[in-house]
Amino acid sequence: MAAAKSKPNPIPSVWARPQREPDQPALSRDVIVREAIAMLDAEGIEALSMRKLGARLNAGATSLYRHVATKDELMELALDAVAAEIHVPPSDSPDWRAAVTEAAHSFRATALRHPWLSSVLGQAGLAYLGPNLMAFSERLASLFIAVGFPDPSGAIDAVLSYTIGMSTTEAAWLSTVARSGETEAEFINRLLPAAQQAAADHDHLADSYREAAVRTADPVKLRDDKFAYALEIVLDGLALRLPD
Amino acid sequence: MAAAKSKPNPIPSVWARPQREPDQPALSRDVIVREAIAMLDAEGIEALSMRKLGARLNAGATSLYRHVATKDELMELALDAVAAEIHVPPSDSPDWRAAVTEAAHSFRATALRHPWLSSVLGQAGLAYLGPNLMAFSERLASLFIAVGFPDPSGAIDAVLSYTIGMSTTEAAWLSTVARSGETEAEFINRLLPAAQQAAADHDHLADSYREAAVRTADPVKLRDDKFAYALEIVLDGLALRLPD
DNA sequence: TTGCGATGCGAACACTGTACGCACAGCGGA
DNA sequence: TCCGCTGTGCGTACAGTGTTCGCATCGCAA
Repeated sequence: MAAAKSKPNPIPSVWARPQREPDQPALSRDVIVREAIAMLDAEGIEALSMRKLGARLNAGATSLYRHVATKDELMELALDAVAAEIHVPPSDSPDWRAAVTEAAHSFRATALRHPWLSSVLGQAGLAYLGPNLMAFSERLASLFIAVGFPDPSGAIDAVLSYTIGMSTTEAAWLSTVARSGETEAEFINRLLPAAQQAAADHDHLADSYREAAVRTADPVKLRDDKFAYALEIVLDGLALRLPD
Repeated sequence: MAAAKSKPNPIPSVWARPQREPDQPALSRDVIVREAIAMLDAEGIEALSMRKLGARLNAGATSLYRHVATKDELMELALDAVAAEIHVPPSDSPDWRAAVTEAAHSFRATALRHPWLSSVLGQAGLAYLGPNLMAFSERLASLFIAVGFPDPSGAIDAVLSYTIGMSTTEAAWLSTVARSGETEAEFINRLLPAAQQAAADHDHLADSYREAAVRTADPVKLRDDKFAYALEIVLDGLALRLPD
């Protein structure tokens, strides 16, 4: 007889009243954002609805609106919360290439851990900066300034845009793979025949697909290597801009 | 008495029957996609609904499903249709830097002309390639191969990812500006005070905002220059990989 | 003329984000 | 002890969404 948590209770009796058992540590902006992120990670961006999120918190959907103005705002909060996971080495790092490389890899890792992030970035962009995104930008800026680039913002544009572009493309790919319910290798093998046929009269594309067909063994490492390799290209371009 | 286009007509009389005036060249996948793109360009991605699109075509919402399996598929078709606008110079271009630069600028211009594109890219990615996207990839590949890069796919990754990252970020920014109903300069000036206050204890960010406050005169040119500058960095990195 | 496959569409379903207003908890002051 | 106030939860409702289903109607082939 312990239950009867939140059923509608038309009987005006004090004894039947729900008594509001504090099963959750109450509702707050923080737990809402945290649980939203958990849901986004687990089920993807289109699976998140205010009602489902409320249910997960043992609350009604509209209760969330006491702590969050709108769903878009919630997404911005989630974006900023996740931005805290990106690690940027301190500006006095001895090896600037290693430092920038680590920052880029950390960004990518975060984007792949939360593939919905690329969708949010595509819509909201980096216009409204939350505290964590600001801190990220600041650390990145101080790193590039400390290195001594003559035009730090241009340098940041190059490496950050490359990182964003590569990461969001990968994240979108991983999302489609996840929606299929297969492993990445399975998904590739199922898609390759169609892709090869579609690329029949595109010589170079057909070549690259043929090549890809061979290396389906470890797609994760392949993506890692691709990212690292092209990042080196960008860093080489940066190095040329460095004085002396 | 010419009107009475598509009102419900309960009278079972031959003379009152609508007669199906062919005001539109009928419904077809092509006109649906074309009109969807027009709507996306004019009112943004969240303003497009199947019902509104149907209404624009003097058709019911559900009629569209005879030509398009789902809204997601429609978005993929729109993405591919728009990809046809990207211009990639022929592979026998004398100046490879100029050729790649033109391709990148054309990509960016297309992305900025259709800002919803960045949202679609963030969700669908480049996984399922339509014919136009395939042709784009093929032309890009043949260009890089003709130049003689030892690892063309790595080179493509570098410049294309940079271009995608920069363009989608800009497009997202332009979308937020458009939603505000203001010009870009107005929007910046309205936002700057808040941004500067929020960046109070981030020295380098505060600096860059102070700098930005001065140059609100021609934001378009400023973005153009930023894109071109960081692209040069990437191209410099590429040039190092070129034999002899 | 008959039949058939393709096309349009109204109604309906299961959802969505969110506004509104009521119910109640805790609390500071009378 | 009672009052009112403020902050929180939530049931209901509204306008809208993507999509399915089955029926009506069309042009065309037999």
